[in-house]
Amino acid sequence: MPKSTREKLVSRAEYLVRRRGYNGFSFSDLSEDVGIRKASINYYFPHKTDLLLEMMVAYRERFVRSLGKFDEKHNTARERFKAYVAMNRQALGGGHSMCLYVSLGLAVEGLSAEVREELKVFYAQSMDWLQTVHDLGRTDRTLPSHGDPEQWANQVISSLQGAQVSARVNSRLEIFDLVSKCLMTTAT
Amino acid sequence: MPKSTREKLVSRAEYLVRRRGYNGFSFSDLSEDVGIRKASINYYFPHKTDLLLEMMVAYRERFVRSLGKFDEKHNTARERFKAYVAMNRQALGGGHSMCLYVSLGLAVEGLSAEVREELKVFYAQSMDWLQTVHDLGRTDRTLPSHGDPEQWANQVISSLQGAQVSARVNSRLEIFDLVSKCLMTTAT
DNA sequence: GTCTATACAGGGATAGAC
DNA sequence: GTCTATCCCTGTATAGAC
Repeated sequence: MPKSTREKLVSRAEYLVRRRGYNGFSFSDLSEDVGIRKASINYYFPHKTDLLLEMMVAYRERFVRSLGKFDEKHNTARERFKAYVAMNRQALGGGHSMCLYVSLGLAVEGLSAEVREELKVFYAQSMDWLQTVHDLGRTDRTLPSHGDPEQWANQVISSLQGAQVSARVNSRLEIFDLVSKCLMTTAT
Repeated sequence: MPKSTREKLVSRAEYLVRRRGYNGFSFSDLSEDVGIRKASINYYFPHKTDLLLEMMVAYRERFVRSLGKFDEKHNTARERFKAYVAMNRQALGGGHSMCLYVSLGLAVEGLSAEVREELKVFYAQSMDWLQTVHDLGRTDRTLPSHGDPEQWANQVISSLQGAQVSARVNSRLEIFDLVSKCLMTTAT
């Protein structure tokens, strides 16, 4: 399926943000990547923020859709959780990029209220899903027993986010694996 | 002790970077803060990178000095670790800022090789100290027993870094506390 | 839809006076 | 050391032709 120019813009921009941050990319960079004049981008996205917001929503929807697929494919809490970790690891892109929402988490100051709201929505949806995994884990006993679901979910998200940063800073992907392995074997 | 202009520049710049990221602040902002014309900044720091590097080194040295003090003040591994967590929490600055090296870690792409090297040094020194705490904890049994020191240290750093991002994104400092509490009670 | 041309602001950096 | 003045570049955004 051939991508429309709009889709190309969103997907390339996403890549750039995940690599260099929101302030670290420009319409110039993007225009080179997509093969269109930079002024033409404004036809689709009058303001840079418009592009950001559309990109965030698309990313989140894709993300949530994946979570749904994990539930379909895997029956145990352990397998579902492993799939979640694997997705996070994939977001690392071999050490060159990171999860969009981690990247934006830094720049949070100086982003519009709308964008900040989107960030919270993403976080909340991840939390929700993780808590259902936690519940299942309590039943099927495929994950180490944990106390508070909310606490566990926060711990998971924070660890994986931080592990992405650590791995990238040190150019050592193993760090991510080391940290995520802890989450599978640890009881709270 | 009255701060020199140079010191003021470094400390205000540090604050701005921790709040908005490296690309998110300019000499203009800084000049307003310090009360000096922006061109005058170039007298001290010909290039923006010079300022960044000096700020990083100063931050790291201060950081390491604090670790030394923790060792002097506290005898148990638990107390030392608690002091470390408290320092990280303080870096959050009530939710408006974050640890300098977390902020820069997110923007790592697009920073100079020199700066990236500094980031690794900081990480390495934190790792070293945490591993000595781990060793002590194995002896004095004031921390839950853990397996590999390196794994534990990585887990600690990643969790605390990620917790800073999570707390800030959601404007909820409790998230940091929730996550850090896990680290005190968890056995790997 | 995509282009060229252009406006306008801001950022980093330099020159030279005081 | 700090200032004013200025340069050049980049970034966002608009206008209007094709």
